[in-house]
Amino acid sequence: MAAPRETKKRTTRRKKDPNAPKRALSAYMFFANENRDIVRAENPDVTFGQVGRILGERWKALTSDEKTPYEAKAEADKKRYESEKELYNATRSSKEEF
DNA sequence: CTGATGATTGTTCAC
DNA sequence: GTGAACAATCATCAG
Repeated sequence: MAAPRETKKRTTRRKKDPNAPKRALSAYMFFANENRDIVRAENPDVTFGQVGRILGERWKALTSDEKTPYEAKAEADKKRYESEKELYNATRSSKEEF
């Protein structure tokens, strides 16, 4: 046990880095992007209490194959973050902030 | 090298 | 504007 999935205290995290190279999105983020309108379309009655929950269930309901398209995006998104990281490395290494 | 950590990402819903 | 479940992430740092 090292990183207990504590589903709490999140959002608006504080930034400790100069240009904070915000990570990258997550497969779930991409998946949710597609599910948000799909799941909700099939469950127009359910609200976050249900949809949000069902969403996660469906997410896993899929298989690595179904997640593949989402993971693929997550992977690409990571590269996006890479760009930040790069500048982040430059700025943070720089004494002067330009 | 390895392990542990933290920070972040996006959705929906409501007040 | 925020938080909260839902999930992934995964880069970074440190000794």
